[in-house]
Amino acid sequence: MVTLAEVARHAGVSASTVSYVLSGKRTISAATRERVELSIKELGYHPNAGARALASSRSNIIALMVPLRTDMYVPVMMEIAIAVATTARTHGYDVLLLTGEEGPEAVRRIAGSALADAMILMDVQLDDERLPLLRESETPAVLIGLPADPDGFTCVDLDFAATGALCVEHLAGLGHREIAVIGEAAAVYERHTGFAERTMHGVRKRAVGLGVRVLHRPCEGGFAAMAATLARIFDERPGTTGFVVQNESAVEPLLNLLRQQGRAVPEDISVVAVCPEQVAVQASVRVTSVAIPAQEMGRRAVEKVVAKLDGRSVEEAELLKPELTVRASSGPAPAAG
Amino acid sequence: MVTLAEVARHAGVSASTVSYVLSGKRTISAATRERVELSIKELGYHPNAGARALASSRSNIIALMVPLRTDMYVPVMMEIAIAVATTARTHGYDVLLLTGEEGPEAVRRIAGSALADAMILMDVQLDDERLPLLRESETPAVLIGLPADPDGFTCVDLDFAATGALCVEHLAGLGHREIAVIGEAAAVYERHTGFAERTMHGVRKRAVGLGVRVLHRPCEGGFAAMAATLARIFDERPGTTGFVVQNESAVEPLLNLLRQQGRAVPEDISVVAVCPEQVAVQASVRVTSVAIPAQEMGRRAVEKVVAKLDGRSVEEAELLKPELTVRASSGPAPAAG
DNA sequence: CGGGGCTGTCGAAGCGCTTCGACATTTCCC
DNA sequence: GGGAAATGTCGAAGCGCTTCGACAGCCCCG
Repeated sequence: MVTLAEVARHAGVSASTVSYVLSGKRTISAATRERVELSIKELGYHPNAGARALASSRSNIIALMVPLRTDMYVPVMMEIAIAVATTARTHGYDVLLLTGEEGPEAVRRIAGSALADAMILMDVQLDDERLPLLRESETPAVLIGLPADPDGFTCVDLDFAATGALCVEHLAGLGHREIAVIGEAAAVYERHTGFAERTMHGVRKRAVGLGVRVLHRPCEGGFAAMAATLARIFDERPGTTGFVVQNESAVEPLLNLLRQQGRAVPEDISVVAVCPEQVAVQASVRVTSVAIPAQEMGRRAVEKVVAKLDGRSVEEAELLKPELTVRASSGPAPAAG
Repeated sequence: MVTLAEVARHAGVSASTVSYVLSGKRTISAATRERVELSIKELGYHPNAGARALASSRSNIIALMVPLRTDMYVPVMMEIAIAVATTARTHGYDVLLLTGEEGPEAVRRIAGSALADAMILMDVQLDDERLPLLRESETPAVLIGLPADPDGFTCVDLDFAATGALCVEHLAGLGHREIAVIGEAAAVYERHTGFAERTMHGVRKRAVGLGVRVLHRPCEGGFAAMAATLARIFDERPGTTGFVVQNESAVEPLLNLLRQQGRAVPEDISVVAVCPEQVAVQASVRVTSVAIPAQEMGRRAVEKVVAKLDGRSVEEAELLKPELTVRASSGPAPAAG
């Protein structure tokens, strides 16, 4: 393994000079810099990460805690994770992947061991167990998701309340008066996942304002679960003409079932989904949807965390504005009767 | 930040004693050990990762290189990544997430900086660019996937050749004589991804043995792409009664389209998929499938890498045996005519 | 032309840990 | 009961880097 000392000897300078060339924290003459850089290249030198972390108390690592659960939004999570890793690299950071497995203790372990300079938490619950630990640690952090009490935390998320409202508005504008919301799996609500609840708040509030009736049903993904849920919905509210789907693995089953039941989309039934673009576009009917900007969320989270590490100040919460794209699955409500 | 020295002082022993309590590399009397452990607990001590890495030249980090591409198997990748992270923790390792973004250079960077003790590469191509770099570095590595020349590398993968053969056998056994294989996106074949090609080898070889005709068509995911592909298949081979699908985002569209065309599954057409269990079970018809054991692959990869780091010897390649689960999408071929 | 301020470089200290050899002490066995 | 072999603990060196203060040489200006 090549060390800084060897580079220094090879270039005929002192170790500290090499270090300053690398970090740029002091001015170095062009001639010296070039000589050192050449030596670095020739010897194939890479700074030892451990030594660097020890000396500078900076590991250049950002920890990313992903949820262990797979009952939800897996592709979205993956997309965020990839965006985080990629963006982090452009700022000179690597990403440590932590799963929920370890529990909230992971926060303490990472902060205590100085393994990472900062953390990004995904899938933040409204009353997330990790947050108290995060509060007492000094490690900078950014949450993807919005907890019940975001005070003092920096958060990035899609504005799900606005998203819910937007979906209702769209359907109401088309004349729909009875709307069903097909939500995430029941477990997601039970553990008070912020985005699911906030979406419903947005839906309900706007529905009241617009005089629309709303029925909300959680739904596991998949065809069978969707079939059962759908039957119950039409049983309870036969006049339902609009659907909002917030569960990407329910989108295609829903379209499929409606077709099988002889209900035409969008002539008889309109469907709006909250899901990644890809899902909306690849479905059997191109679905009107509010996109989940996974990449954007990952990118913004990293940028905020890097800003904090650079000592720049950072706004507390950033809620990305939802955008609804009209496609082929929504249209005017059928004439009553 | 609590240091080892403070723990030592608190417990009334020397620093080295605390270190030995932590590592267990020398015998420590029960009394002393308890005293030290108590101090550790009381002070909330966590060893500094950088210092430890520097002194021991072990970072206790495993680097995981995931593909950047999203044209393929994303949920499978996620599942593997999570399994890797979770399994790694049980062995005392953390996982560093690297994306393909950085290119093969990442291998050199990680090896050179001693950031990680070992690497796991996912999505290995037949002639993967990273492999030459890996060969010349001393960093232990495990590949998930099988390159063209696996000599000297430790690999874990599903036995895709056997998988292809198994699918053909199943269909042939049911009397199907004309089979179409719906593959991954064309780009996947163009870059010579091992698993895709090996599946086709297995399919073709067994098909010859069993006197079955095979037509292979790559297919992007999604409904529209599948519709086009399907039309071309029936155009070219109207007698096709069996389908093998190796693209999880084509499974549901295929079932859907067949239904729309009035072809009953499994009465007229049998479908066998190579996909995660969840996809097979959640589809509109429960699909006969060979599962992709993502978790198992991630777990085995970590176990191999840890074995190497422990100096234990490790077999070069482990190919997991495919298992075909019969569900509702495959049945006897319709009588000829 | 001499003092003050830059610039560019160096040496040394130290980050927190592991690990090696040394040294007491205890235990064992003949 | 005495020497050899364990057993348990300590001190010190050093891992490879960053960073601080020092300092030599330079230029500039009065």
